[in-house]
Amino acid sequence: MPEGPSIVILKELAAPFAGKKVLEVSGDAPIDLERLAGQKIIAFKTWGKHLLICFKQFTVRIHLMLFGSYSINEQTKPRVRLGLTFAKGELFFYACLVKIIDEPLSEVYDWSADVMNQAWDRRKARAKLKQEGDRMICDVLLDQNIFAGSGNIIKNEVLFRSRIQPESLVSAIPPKKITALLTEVVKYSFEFLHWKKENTLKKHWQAHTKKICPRCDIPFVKKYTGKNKRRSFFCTNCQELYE
DNA sequence: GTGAATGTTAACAG
DNA sequence: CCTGTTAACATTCA
Repeated sequence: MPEGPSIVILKELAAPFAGKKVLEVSGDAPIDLERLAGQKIIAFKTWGKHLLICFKQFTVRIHLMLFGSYSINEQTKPRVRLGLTFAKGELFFYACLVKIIDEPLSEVYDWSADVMNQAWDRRKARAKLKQEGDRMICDVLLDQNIFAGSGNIIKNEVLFRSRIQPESLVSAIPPKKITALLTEVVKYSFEFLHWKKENTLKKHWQAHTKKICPRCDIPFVKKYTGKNKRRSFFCTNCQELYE
């Protein structure tokens, strides 16, 4: 469950533990677990697909990757990567990457690159796109330095909604289309958040995993596109190829 | 049972 | 040294 909006949901579910002290730590994460014991959680934050558990002197970064999961108050998987026990309640993470960040977060993260963050800066994103003109838009939409939080679902939905063929060269896309794309990335990310909470995310997919274009009824193309060769679903009729 | 998938990084080859 | 490919991780679902 790991695109940006899903991590925002995780942050919201974990929020009741903010301000609480970690009484016990468990799990097989390759970090010094004892550092967390007895420490109070200051806040939960997210940057893109990262969940950040903030303590006074350091931060624990959780990345769910493809298969990671979590549970609250009950252990649902046999192998715990990181488990935090509080006076009331527990927080479990499974099959994820865990890392301790000792630097201040402001040195590590550019909040303006996070599509879900209030500090998201579309002008900066546009400037970065200018630097990446020779790349395909399908690759750039997965670049966490430009669109932190965007993943393959968001990529496919945003490209369909802004009617751009995934293999389009960034430099060849007209500025107005770029504007539409930047708007749609944020818009769809928050719709993703809303629909995910409602459990209707899949129902609202217009392109991702789809076989037929809902706009013109012809078959979608399924193709592994770009340098990263992630699957793209697109309509050759509705989505223009710029090159 | 098989293979692919909402992801990323480290190791390796050339 | 730089670039591109492959493996690894580990879970769920079609």
